[in-house]
Amino acid sequence: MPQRQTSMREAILDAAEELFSKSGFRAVSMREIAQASGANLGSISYHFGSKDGLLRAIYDQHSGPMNRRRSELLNEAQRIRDPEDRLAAIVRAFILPSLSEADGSVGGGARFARLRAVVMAERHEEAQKIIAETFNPINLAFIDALQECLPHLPRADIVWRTHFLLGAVSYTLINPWRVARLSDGEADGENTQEALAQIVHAAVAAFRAPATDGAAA
Amino acid sequence: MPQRQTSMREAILDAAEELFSKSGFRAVSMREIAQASGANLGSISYHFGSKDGLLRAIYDQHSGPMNRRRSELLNEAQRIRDPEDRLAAIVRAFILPSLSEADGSVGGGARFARLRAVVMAERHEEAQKIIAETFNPINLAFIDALQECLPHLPRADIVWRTHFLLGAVSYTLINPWRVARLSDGEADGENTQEALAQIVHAAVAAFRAPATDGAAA
DNA sequence: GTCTATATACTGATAGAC
DNA sequence: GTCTATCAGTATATAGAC
Repeated sequence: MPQRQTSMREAILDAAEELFSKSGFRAVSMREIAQASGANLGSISYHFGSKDGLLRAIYDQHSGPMNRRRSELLNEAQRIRDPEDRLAAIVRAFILPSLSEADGSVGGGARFARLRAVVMAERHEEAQKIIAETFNPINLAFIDALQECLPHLPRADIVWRTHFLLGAVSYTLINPWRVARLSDGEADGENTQEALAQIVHAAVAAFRAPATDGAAA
Repeated sequence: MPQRQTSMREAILDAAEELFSKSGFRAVSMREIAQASGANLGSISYHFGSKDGLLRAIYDQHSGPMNRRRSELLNEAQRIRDPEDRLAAIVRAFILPSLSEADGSVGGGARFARLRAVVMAERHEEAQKIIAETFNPINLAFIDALQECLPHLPRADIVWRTHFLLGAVSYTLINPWRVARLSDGEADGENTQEALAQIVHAAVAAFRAPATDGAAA
């Protein structure tokens, strides 16, 4: 449930996140953000200094809670004894906060995840730095947890499959309509529950595959 | 081996593709393209009419040969009798032209695939239309071929897993350095052979998984 | 903190000489 | 087909009134 905006600053943050997640960073002008939030153009500079500063503020607002959430879910998952069940729980914990529509923050985790995916693809330097700093540590924690479930696998294979998992999530957030288009509407890319079930199932199967033999390709 | 440019028009196409694939569509100005290609700013408008026209010309140049290549590889793969081997060959045929560094055209298929991935993420309307028109038919042919290997799977599951496969390829093309970063250099995202082996292996395992049960998520 | 007005730079596109 | 010059539009950022 989105909470009421108490200040102009929050209204700007909310509008900017909405617009950036839809169209990317470069394509959205500060004028559009001003109009959507009801703020004045000058106010944005006053509160955030620059457009980059606004982007940084959006990350600051979300990355703490989101990574805390992922840590909690990872800890819960790691308590599961059975390695098969644990693997699925870890995968689920890894991506749930990115797909969940409501995670306590305004607009839900999916919007921020979509923003990250879109902005990452733009190769905006500032954004790449922020993302790497913020998400690498927690990603490495997940890789360690996966390695514990799959001790026979080379770490490189686990990294590759984790990378593919991130790619699948990112692609689904950026192009949800593609699933519907390729399936004639039978599958629905906008349906978070369906996406989560499909992606966890596919990823677990991929992780369970034996080590990749380079010559086999 | 890149072939020599015989005309200014080709030089512009080549420079534009290089820049778009690196930084996306919106971030690259026509002036940058002019400078990189040695052409005059006015010449770009003369040859391609507009910036959108230039993007369209890049697609026109590549999509024909690339889809022909994918059709050939798909046909070859479909001749394999054993369903297990055939599945791997189809997956390989699906993504090889996008990852291959040299496919006969200037700069290789990987550069054009990276361009598609980056531009797609920008949600440029013109580009989305072109991509859907050009790649949906061949993608549906691959899905049909996969369904033949996996007759027990609901088509929706095959579409979802194909979607994830496209996401993994796209993500790897956009962020190859992420693999090296997460693995401390042990895995190399820029190594096409390694990426191909890893992604085919993981995708085949995902396709072979039983049907996804919605309740299991 | 919020507003107007504006400085400065860059964008895609075009007209017209050569 | 290539050039220069330029138009009209938009961008971010800022200075200063209130």
